[in-house]
Order: sequence, then structure tokens, then C-alpha cells
Amino acid sequence: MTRRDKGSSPLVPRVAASRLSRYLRHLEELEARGESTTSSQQLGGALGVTAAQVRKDLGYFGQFGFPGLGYKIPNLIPDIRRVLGMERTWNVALVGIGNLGNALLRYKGFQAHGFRLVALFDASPRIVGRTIEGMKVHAVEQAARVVEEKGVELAILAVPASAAQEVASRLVAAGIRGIYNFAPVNLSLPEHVAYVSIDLSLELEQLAFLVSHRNRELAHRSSQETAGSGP
Amino acid sequence: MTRRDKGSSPLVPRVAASRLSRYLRHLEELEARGESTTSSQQLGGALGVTAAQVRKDLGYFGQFGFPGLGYKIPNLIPDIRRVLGMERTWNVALVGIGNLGNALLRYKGFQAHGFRLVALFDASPRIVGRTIEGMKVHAVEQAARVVEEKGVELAILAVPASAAQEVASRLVAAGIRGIYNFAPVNLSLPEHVAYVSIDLSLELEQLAFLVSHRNRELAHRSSQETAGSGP
DNA sequence: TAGATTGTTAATCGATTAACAATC
DNA sequence: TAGATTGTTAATCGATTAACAATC
Repeated sequence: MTRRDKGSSPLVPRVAASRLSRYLRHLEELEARGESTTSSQQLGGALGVTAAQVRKDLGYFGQFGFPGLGYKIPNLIPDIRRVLGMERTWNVALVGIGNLGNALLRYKGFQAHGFRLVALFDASPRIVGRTIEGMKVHAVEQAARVVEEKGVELAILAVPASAAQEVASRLVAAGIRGIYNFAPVNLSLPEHVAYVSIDLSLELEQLAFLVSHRNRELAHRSSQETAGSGP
Repeated sequence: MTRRDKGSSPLVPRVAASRLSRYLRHLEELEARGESTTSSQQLGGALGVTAAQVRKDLGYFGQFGFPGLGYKIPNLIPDIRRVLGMERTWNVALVGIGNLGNALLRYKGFQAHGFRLVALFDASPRIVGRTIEGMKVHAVEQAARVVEEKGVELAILAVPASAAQEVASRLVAAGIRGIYNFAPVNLSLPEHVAYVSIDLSLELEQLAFLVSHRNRELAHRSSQETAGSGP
């Protein structure tokens, strides 16, 4: 229970970085529309956060704006990219070519955002050795060599829950620096390896929860009136 | 800026419900292993949250435990299921059969968790009318009819960002009650429609951010020693 | 009974919002 | 200059943790 990591986390709230990505998205859109400046007010308004929040979030990383004028979009975009580590391309491996893996493999969204898929891995001997989308599928045992050869930095983990921890450990041993996990398990990883997890079923369950709940609320409200004017 | 919704949100912290899903997962695993009781201590330990957090989260929804004894797994599982609205099956439509949609279509995870895919939609005339996995693909224009006929309650939205808002509005008009959105846009939906959003690229960007950051940290630390013993 | 563990209230912590001096 | 908007400090809000009486 000792709070040893006091110094490593408190500067930047975890959610601030995630909002930064959203700001970036929107700024790119504004730029595409030919806009050249914006303000915390405008940016926040578009994304449903307060102007203060926008300024605070940016403030964690530097001073990017001009009092009285706002933010210059052509400057702010690369500034945020730099902060997010997106001024460069990241080499990514996909591990697990099942249903989900196959989809992610063909998903164009990652490439569009500065990620390059450079290696494929799978456990099944029926798949290992095959070539998919121009890439050879390697056995996970080959991770160390392939990671080295291809300069893989991040791994997308789309293997069954039962295999996830073992595969993750192997990837860590192979020198991977971040894991994007789709398996519904809590991986235990060394501190120096970054970790983002998405549980697709869990999120859908959350939606079911919200729907059930919203019902109860509405049932409650309907004692007054039906379908009030939403904001 | 008027806080009108004071009464609608404060009782249950948004994250508590999401932890509930994780508790449920772990409890199911414990049950499969033949365990019959657990404690907030044990449950929290396994998932990386404090015992107090576990008790608090459950406390939002009722009293499920027995002082001195802990929780009875065969009771707690259905209790949480009920809270989450997972004591029943949900009928789901998949909208958008592109790369991602195709994957989600074949993804077995949802079925395993009480969701049933009952309808497919797409905008492309090349796909509409085809049968995939035993389901006919409908045009989005048919949403109202199909939603009614098949009893669709939730929709998985896997369409391009540019189409997302329009399709979402159509689904809402068709009577859908919740949207699980994979398009990287902020949908604006009426209050009575629940909404969960996942942005796959954004999350990967977060991973890149974490890796970049962790580097800076390590670089900092390495002025003292290389690769200290992590907790 | 003694030991264990809950449910819940109070204390702490962190993140969001408001406010405002600095400044373009 | 006057008006606008930043960066940042202080105030508020909400969520997490600690503590402990109730109770099995």
C-alpha cells in the first residue's frame, strides 16, 4: 500500500491525454475546412468540454496559445502531435489472427493515424508461415527475432483470454514497449511497458446497463410528463 | 450552464458500473474454478482495486454480502447480472459491414455475453440484399421496419465517420435504445438514447503517448541508475 | 464467543470549473 | 486603445480510501 510512485503520475491527469487526441482530431478537421485559428471556447464547444478544461489540458504540456487571439491551428496541430508522440510513425505487430485479429489487420484506421503494421504473429501452425496482406505470419516463439528485425515497438494483442498473459510476457521479453490488449484479462506487465486495454464485450455490457438504467429514470420522470425537451 | 440534470447522474459514479462488469467476469471465473465464496479483499486484489472500492461499488446497488463471511458467488453473480441488465438477452443490429463491421460480425465475444445479433445493415447497394452468416443485409432506410420486426434494441455502429451522425439519427428514429459507436465522431443523440463509444485509433494513440512518456521518465531516472527494481 | 468482513460514514485525494491578472 | 482570450491560481465538485460500528 505504499505510495511509491508519487512522482511518476500526478502531473498529467490520465484523461487529459485522451482529450488531447480528441482535440487533435477536431483541429485536423478544422484545418481541412480551411480554418486557421480557434479558441478554447470553440474547441471545447465542439467536443463537449468546457473552455477551461481545454486550456488546462493544453497547459499541462506548454503554452500554445496567444492571449486575445486564441490558437493558430497550423501551429497547434504539430504541437499536439509532438506531445502525443505522433510526430513520427510507430511500428506495430499484430498478435493473434483470429476473427478480431483479421479485422484489425484490414482495418485502415491505424495506418491513417501514423501506425504501420510491420509484423504478424499467431500460435496456430495452420496459419504460421502463411502470407497475409503481404506479411508473413510468424510463430510467437520468433517474437524476439522479428521484433528486432522489423523494429516493432507496439503490439496489438488479439489472442484468446487464456493465452494473453503468456503471449504478453513473451512480447515483453522480446523488447516490445507497449501493448494494446483486446483480450478480456488483466495483464500483469513490468512497469516500463505501457498498456492500453479494450474489452469490447464489457463496453457493450455497459451500454446494456445504461439502457436499463435510463429506463428506470424515464419511468420515474414520466410521472410528470412524457418526453421532455432535451438540451 | 444551469445544472439541470442534478438528479440523473450523481447516485452511481460512471466508472462504478464498468467495474461491476469486471467483477462479474472474475466471479464467473472463480465459479468455474469451483469457488463458492469470496471477499471484497480477494475480489479487489485480483482486479487491482481496493477492498473498499469493491464494497462501495456493490453498495450503490444493494446489500449482497454477509458480514464476517463475504459474498456467496452463486448469489452474487446473478445479482450483478441483474444490476447490469444482463439477466436477459439483448437483440443487436450491426450497422456497417466494412472491414471493422465484418470483424465484429464474426466476433464470438458478444454472443457469449448475452447479446444476439439479429440484423445487419449497410449503405452500399453492392452489399444490401446479400446474406451473411445467415442474415440478410438491409438498407439503412429499412431500419424502422427491421428494428420493429426483429425487436432490435441496440445498434453497433461501424460506419465511416462521415456517415455516422446521419445513420445514428435514422436508428434513433427507428426506435433503437442504445448505440455502440465505433466511428471517430461525437454523435449528438437525444437524451433517452444510451451511448457508448470506442475509438480504436485514439486508444492506440494513447498507447503511443504512454510509451513516449514512459521513456522520458526512464531517461530521467537513469541519471541515478539503470533499470531499477520495479514493484 | 472470538474473528472476520460487511455496509456506510467521514476524510482524503484528484480532477473540473470559475475567476482573473497578464497580454495580444 | 478597447476587446478578446490566454495561462494559471483558487474554489468546487466528485470519486476513492480509510475507519469503524454492526453482525454473521
